[in-house]
Amino acid sequence: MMGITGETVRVRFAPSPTGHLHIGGARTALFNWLFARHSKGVFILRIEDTDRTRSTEEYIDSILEGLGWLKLDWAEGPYRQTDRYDIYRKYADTLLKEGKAYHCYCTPEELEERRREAFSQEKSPKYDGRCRTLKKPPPGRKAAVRFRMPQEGQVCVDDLIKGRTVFDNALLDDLIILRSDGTPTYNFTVVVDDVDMNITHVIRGDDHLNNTPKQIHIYDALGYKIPFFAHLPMILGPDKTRLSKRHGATSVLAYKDMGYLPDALVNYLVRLGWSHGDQEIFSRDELIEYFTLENVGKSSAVFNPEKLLWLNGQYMIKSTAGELAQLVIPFLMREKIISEGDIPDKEWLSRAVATLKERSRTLTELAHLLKYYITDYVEYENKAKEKFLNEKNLENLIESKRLLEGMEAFIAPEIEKVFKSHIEERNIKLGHIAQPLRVALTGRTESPGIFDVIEIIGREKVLKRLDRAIETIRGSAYRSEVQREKE
RNA sequence: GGUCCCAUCGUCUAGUGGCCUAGGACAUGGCCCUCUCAAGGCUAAAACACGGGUUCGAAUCCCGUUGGGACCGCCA
Repeated sequence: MMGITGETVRVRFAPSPTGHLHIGGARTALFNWLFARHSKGVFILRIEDTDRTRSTEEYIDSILEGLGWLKLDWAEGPYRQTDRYDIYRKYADTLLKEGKAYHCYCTPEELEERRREAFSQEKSPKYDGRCRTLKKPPPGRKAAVRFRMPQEGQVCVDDLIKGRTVFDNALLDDLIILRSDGTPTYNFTVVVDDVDMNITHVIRGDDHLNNTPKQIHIYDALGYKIPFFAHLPMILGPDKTRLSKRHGATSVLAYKDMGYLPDALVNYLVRLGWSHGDQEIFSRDELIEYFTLENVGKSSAVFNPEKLLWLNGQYMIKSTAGELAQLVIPFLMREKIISEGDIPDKEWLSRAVATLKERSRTLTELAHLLKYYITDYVEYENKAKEKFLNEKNLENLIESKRLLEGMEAFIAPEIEKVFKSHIEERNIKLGHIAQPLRVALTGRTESPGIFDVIEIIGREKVLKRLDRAIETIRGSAYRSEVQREKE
């Protein structure tokens, strides 16, 4: 399919590697990716690493890894702006030659001083243009190159999301396009690259909306057609300021480590600012099919970890036990529940996971629950032990053990049959038997259905755990006996 | 200080002048299911920031007010 102009849609995600891929960046990437996929266009990755002091290789790797984890693949790139200095210089030279840019000899210190001055007088900190008309360079200074902004008239930004916004040219700054060391700056490189890479739609955060009029003038000066712009609203923290590290985990890979599923994160992120009627859960294909910029909202959205957790739980339920069993292994190792040389049987693990996946909202939670199926030594939760592993339930547990010992097939339906007829005979409720048993086997008062638990833990371990529970009761009974005698 | 953006339940949102007594989802409370916990089902409470217009009719269009946010770098 073609874009509105009839050409193939080309969009880009252009992160600067000065940090990990964060939630906001990931959503920008996602919307670009979705837009490209929806319109059968091309998604390009470009690394904006012109800030040499803050950009690192580690961050580039981390961003790539984050995008890979979210399965946002790119058709071109990653391009690197630091590989493209020649191109920017060439364009800058042209502008200089045509008088559309000029040398500026003010030092960063001087500019900083003037800016502070302007702020303290509550005036606009705009560059005063003193080098605009300079006849000859002052001696002993290195020049930066500034873009000559038009000083009168207006520019319109026709934004696909925000609509039309009009800016007065008089308020626009003569921005620096080449630093005094000859390296290019952001507002210049974006335009040159977007032109050079034939970007048709610039989809980015609305923190760039104010940059757009300046960039439009650079397009004009370069003699190029301006692309479509779509400025996405910001993602906010609970205090309604732009989401940042102080709001907690913002790195995409941190969510991976916390046991979130990439599809769930993607689904959550897309619903921040975009909707399709009342639908909450979307497959990738549905997203691609339904996604349009018209349905992107104008207002910023507060990031809500609770809803993400819920969504992740939904994706856990939707995943197959086999998939989850595979995914949970690294978490089991990290939590020291298993070791590298002792990975549980895949089929067994899948059965165990099947009983737990609707009880865990993340892979981390799943790993923790899996612990009582795997471990050799169950830890009793204090309250659970007090309430159920006591003399009152001693006979009860001995009875359960007897029942289980006599069992031929150690599978849930058989176990259930035996226990059900047992409680019928005695005219007691299942809970009466199940709860002490549950604590004896898992150490806690909540778990999947008791018959499944018994089957999965398996005959040998079940009987051992029952023995230990019985011993525990007897032991503490003995202890309290001794205690009484002492008194 | 200047410029710009934004405004529906606590949060994400539906809503494109009459289908709105404002719908869905998360979170919260209650009930059902039930061996516990989940999951699931039902249910309750919860919002059109305010003020003016326009119109037969406004959450929806216009203006203003208020509130919030972003940007104003030889950062991106």
